[in-house]
Amino acid sequence: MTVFALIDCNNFYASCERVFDPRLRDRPLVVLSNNDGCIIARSAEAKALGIPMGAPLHLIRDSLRRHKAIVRSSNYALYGDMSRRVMSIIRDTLPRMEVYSVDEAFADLSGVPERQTLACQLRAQIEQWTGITVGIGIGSSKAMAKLANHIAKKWPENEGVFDLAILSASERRQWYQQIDVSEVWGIGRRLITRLRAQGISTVDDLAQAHPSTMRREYSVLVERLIHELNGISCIELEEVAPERQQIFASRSFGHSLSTIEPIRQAIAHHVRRGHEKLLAQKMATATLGVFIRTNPHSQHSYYSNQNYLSFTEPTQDLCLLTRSANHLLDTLFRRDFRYTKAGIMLYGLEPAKHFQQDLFSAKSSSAQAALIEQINARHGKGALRTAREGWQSSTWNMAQRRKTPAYTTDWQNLLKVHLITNKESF
DNA sequence: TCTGGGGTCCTAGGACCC
DNA sequence: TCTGGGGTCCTAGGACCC
Repeated sequence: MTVFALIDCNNFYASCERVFDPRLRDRPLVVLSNNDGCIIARSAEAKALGIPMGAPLHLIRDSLRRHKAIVRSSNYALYGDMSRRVMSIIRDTLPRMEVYSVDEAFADLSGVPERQTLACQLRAQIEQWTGITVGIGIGSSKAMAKLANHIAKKWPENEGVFDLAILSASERRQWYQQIDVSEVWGIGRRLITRLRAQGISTVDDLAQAHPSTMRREYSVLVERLIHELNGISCIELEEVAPERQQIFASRSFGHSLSTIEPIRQAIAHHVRRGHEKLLAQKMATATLGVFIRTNPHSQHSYYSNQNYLSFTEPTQDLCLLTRSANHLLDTLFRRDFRYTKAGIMLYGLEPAKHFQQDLFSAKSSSAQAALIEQINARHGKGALRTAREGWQSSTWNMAQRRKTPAYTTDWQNLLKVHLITNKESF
């Protein structure tokens, strides 16, 4: 029988902030999205105050102040590095694993003896070595492991580890009856509404529904979930991450822009970020897309548009991409709007080796790409960039007023420990 | 004043072919 | 008077995830 574990970091971003600043312990703490826009992570104390996920900062600022909550900008360099540490500890214990997201991993526990004990040890080790607390759920399918993880966290007596696969079908149903169907992996806002209308409100209601009927009424996804909840695994472990099919790079601006020049810079910047990801994955792109939009929440009239361009053959040429993006932007830009966001997309990705040309040929886009990659690897991201992008950090840059240092990935930001001598008073 | 960013998969419908 | 059926491929949009 297949057995899966889901290992999931608790309040991941908030926990990362805490590791390096013990003063934040036991206090309500929230982490903001890019541009300091809305809440994307909360400590347990912040959750207890009823601060909702995704809440816009400007709507709950008063409430945060009243409760003396700590507010932090997001620091992805820090979270990414902490994530790699956690994942490597998991991999040492459970080599058949899949990094599912920055704070979650699935692992194959099939045939592992004493899996409950092993899970408890792993959990303790992660906490001791990184300061991050995880929950571990075990089940006969990925969806079941997800639910077990929910139980592990929600019912404290389980001490962060729960095994649904070990239970009899009737014991499992007792748990399922207590849990809202919205906790099922893959059941989102829209489906909830429809399921509720049909009288399906608990996990058990869904698990007991007729699979092929539900497939007809909803989709193959719902059918698959029903099987998964009943212990029939339909979603495999992906130990090797599949090749990306598309690459995005976009940002909201620090404030709205009405002229095209700063937007050109932003687009050039996003093209370079997309290009970096493209090179890192050793891919070339067949299609470039550009989009711009105004603020959808504003009273002002809304404008959003996008345009695409396909190349005769897949390319890695940063200059070609930048030029093309510039032309696309010209087709999109309209005067008299206040733009708040722009971005680029790369589609039709293909492995670069399939059409790699002579590395030293003047016409070769891969030679240029390799050079850019080398220089930026040595001198830091963006050391070599297109002039279009500009050198000054400019008006389109995002706001990040409350960012912690990159403690673990930048020598300049290493944590300083101050020794207090007898002469100094407390 | 102020609302993130980056992905995947599925489905429906149109274009096109024989 | 009367105008098929079945298949593939592509794309846009919806829904979901973290």
